[in-house]
Amino acid sequence: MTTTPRPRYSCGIDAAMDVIGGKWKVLILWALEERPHRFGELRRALPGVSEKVLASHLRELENDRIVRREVRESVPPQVTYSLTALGSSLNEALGPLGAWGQEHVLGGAPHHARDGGQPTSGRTQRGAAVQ
Amino acid sequence: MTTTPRPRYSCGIDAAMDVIGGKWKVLILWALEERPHRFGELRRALPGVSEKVLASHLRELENDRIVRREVRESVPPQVTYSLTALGSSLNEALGPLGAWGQEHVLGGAPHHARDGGQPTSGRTQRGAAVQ
DNA sequence: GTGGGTGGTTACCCCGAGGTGAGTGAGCGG
DNA sequence: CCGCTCACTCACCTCGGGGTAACCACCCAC
Repeated sequence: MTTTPRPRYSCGIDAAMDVIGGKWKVLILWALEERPHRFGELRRALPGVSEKVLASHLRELENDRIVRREVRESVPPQVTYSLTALGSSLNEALGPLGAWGQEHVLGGAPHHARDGGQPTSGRTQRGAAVQ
Repeated sequence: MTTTPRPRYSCGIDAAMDVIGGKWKVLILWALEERPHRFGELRRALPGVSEKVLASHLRELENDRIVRREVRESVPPQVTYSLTALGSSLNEALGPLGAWGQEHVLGGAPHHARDGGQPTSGRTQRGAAVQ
């Protein structure tokens, strides 16, 4: 996706799905919605993600102008990721979908439209983790 | 997904993504939003989809109570697929995401919030179709 | 009898997303 | 000196989603 020219989409959802299509992308968006995170923080915030995939997802999101990458050239290099305005708008657009999933799949009670249920710590990964 | 017990989701979006995660699911939803379709109609409406995948996606959506499957026991059996109320609500929840993709990825002018741009006939498939 | 359309199922294969583990290079605590 | 942290990159492997094609039973038109 990073280097591939975008295929012709049939609709906006297709296009959006390409942006958030990665396994961890929405989780990344959520974490960054809370506050900016450093790489290692993100890794710890998303138990089960591998560094390779986290890095590549972040690169893709950066290319898509969803996240901002700031490097501080200190001696242990500090890299901070944060949401751009575009990223925030994407997160907002995801709100109804999250609420839908929360309500109709999880059967939970949605408090706001925005939160689909905060990322539960200690999540069981789909097929990932230790395996 | 059909038989697998749902994994523990970390949020509603994850759950929703599992429902619409198939390559053609949103396109199916769109086609059915217009009007109910028969199997062969759907196949023709989604150029590039294989029968196997179309059938499995429909089964999954049926299991998720997104689509309704009605069989008429006539001599060439007629099977009609239509959206349930749950399916319509999912489609609505997808509206903002479609609008976002339309606006920010495709750079198009969104006419309504709902339509992210109707499925353009003669679409170039991602890697599918004749290839 | 042959071909096409109805709505599928089954077996087989391929590719890419994603997981694993190792390497990197400088600093710093023990 | 050892090893941990930071933020990655690279090579390798696995697994499953999706594509291809054959097959099914039944009927109609040619």
